[in-house]
Amino acid sequence: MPELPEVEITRRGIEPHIYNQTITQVVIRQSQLRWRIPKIIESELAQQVIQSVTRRGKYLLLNTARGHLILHLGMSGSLRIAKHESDIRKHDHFDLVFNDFSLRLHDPRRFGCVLWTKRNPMHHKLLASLGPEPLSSEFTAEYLYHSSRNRRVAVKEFIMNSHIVVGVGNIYATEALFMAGIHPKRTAGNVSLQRYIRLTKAIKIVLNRALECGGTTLRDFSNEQGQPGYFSIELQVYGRAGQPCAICRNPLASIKQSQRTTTYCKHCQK
DNA sequence: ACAGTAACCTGTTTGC
DNA sequence: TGCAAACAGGTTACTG
Repeated sequence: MPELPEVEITRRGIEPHIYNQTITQVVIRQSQLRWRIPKIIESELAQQVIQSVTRRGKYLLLNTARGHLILHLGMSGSLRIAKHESDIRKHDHFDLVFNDFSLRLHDPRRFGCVLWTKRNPMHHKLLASLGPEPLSSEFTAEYLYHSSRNRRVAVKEFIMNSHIVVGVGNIYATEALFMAGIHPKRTAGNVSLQRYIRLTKAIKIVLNRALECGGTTLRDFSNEQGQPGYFSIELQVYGRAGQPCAICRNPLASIKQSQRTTTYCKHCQK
């Protein structure tokens, strides 16, 4: 999926188009995503004005006076601003129709979701227990250090856990561990504060740089105009198994951790 | 509370 | 060339 940078790029892209705009219609073409899209939004959202577009982790929130639409892009989702006359492509599952365009959700794998709550969305079951935002001041080495004591999972799985910290997916976890020189299989509970200082810095640097590049596009991701992000050309290890390490030139190794590929340098990451 | 695994989907790439 | 298996940006639900 879209990890945090891609979701934030999407948020920034759609906000100026839909802010203060009135939804004229809701179109559900395929309701069966990760969870069924609630049909009630067809009536609830009609004539509602978008008051703000916010983000929590990888969730996008479209806020109206009547309630909050919670969107997640899953592994393959993207949102775009589509002209009314533009063709509906396969996997265009959902539209919010405005006067001059539609906000259109495209998601081939359907791991994304579109949910609705009338209450404070931060209290929604899926959002209530999320960890801190990685680019916020709450996300510190001390926080990671303390919350990892007695945890036996590998440090890579630990930082990919959204209840620990949101927004860090497979690409950026892989890249940040390389930047920090930390072996991805090291037990989270045995990582020193010094190492977590390096890791928190690396996570912030990698995410901020990806944001500057418009995100990472491997195949599916595109911004609200349908354009890719360019951080992929700066990836140091992700997708580069067998290629020489940028630092020591030894070939990069590849392993599986919780069914996810991890690429790393045996020499530079300890 | 924690750890490990299966599950939800389709499309593309890889291997025989 | 054809077919099957493996793999892909995520995260919840379930089991022990």
